[in-house]
Amino acid sequence: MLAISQATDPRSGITMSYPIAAHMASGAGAPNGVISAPVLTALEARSTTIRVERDEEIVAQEDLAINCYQVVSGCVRTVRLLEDGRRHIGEFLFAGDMFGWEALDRHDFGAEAVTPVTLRRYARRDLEQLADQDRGVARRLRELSSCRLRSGREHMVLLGRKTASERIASFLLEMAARINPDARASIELPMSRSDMGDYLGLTIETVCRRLTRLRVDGTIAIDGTKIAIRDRRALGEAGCERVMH
Amino acid sequence: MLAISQATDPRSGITMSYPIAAHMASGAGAPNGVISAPVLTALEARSTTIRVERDEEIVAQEDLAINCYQVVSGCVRTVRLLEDGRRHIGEFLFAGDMFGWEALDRHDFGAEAVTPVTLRRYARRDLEQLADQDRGVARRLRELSSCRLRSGREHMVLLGRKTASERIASFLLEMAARINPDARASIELPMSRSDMGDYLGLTIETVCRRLTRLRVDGTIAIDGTKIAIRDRRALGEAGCERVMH
DNA sequence: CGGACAGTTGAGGCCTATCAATGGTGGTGG
DNA sequence: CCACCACCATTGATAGGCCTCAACTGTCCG
Repeated sequence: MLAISQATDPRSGITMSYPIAAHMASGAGAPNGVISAPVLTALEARSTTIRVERDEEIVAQEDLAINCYQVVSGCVRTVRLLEDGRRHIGEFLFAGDMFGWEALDRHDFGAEAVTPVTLRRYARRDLEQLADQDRGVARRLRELSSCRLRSGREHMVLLGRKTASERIASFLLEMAARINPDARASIELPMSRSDMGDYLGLTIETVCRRLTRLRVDGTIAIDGTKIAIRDRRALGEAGCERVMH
Repeated sequence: MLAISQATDPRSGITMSYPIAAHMASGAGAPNGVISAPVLTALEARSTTIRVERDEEIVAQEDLAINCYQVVSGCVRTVRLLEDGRRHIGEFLFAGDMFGWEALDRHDFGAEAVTPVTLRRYARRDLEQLADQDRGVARRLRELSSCRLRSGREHMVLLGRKTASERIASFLLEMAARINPDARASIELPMSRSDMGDYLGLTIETVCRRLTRLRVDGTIAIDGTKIAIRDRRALGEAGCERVMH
């Protein structure tokens, strides 16, 4: 197993693992990756770190898919706009998440910074080449695909069959799990109500109303952008969460 | 490029390509695959052809993901059931489509036969092994993942932001493109109204009403399970379809 | 201080779900 | 052969959930 290189972000001071290296060497059910360090190092050498301000575009919908990205810090949303202005948000991405590598010739969704964001940019062909050279990387990419497909399907069930209350509850649990797996702590939601609505297939007003409902019920506590889960059990039931065997 | 082996289904008499071979050797933007014929042949040798009757289960939700499948003929639906009986259909799969290979340890959706179905069953580990041995196969799998992710996202926009009319219109165009790309011909929809509803996040009644609306408007013609698209332009506009550049 | 903007809350309307009834079709058994 | 049943599709009536429009608050910032 490759040792994960560490680095410290000069801005945030947060210590983090090197992007691709971290992804390729770790992973939940990752098969023991036989990844050659030199190859990874070469990829990292050809990558660029970029900074994107809040609400700025990272890739435009329909852009030629030359590059892919990994979030180093901050939060990113993937966005699809319909002709008449309706908006849908595909995913929220956080530190460690990658996007754009799974595109065909063009990016089907745009990507924008929800907060100020630091990104690492790679040429997709470099990543492809790496996958060709190293079966461990190829496996990890397959596994990443599977994860994205799975969470995408989960979200489809939410959009297709869940009520507003259930969507909000599921969303809060999802964010809690991703932002701060520590059950006790309150989470800082980086996105606006509008973003939440466009992710959940709801309007801002409905998002607000359901949140206040949960608040008055004592299930959550709201303080500006911070939300604390007071009754995780109630939230789980409200969200129709499945128990995995 | 590997020549695609041909075979004739003893039941339907339809000539078709060998499953995996076809997938691995073809594909829209497929990089010129360097796939060794012997490896593919070995995989095919270890596969099984099975027959499943209408409405029978192929894989159960939460099943251990030992096998994956390719549809040889017929139509398959992937299904997720919520505790209270609400149902969501993830995808409809037709001849040539594969499913189950992208699972993690368990299948997150079940799979059922919409029509009587012929399937080819492969051990996932065999396919994984093939991908490890042959970078062309690995590439093709990545490409397949990308396609599934893309169509999944498209469907999320439908579920999150489109009206009932738009969903029906999009659905008809999608099915027309998959079942019979020939614009003129009428298409035979293999699935029930209930299936359509659970795929589109609607009820049977709404599906019916929107279909009859399209019929009286002269946009489509309905004859039992057969539907003919009379005005493709109107359907495209009704469905909010994007024009790809 | 005023404007812009996100968030919240209220009032009312529309779209879709729900409940219900009918028609059509295929399968079954008398 | 036909009565009967089960099931799917369709259509109607009604209800309810979410959207739309609108007003108000609080905060940030020039």
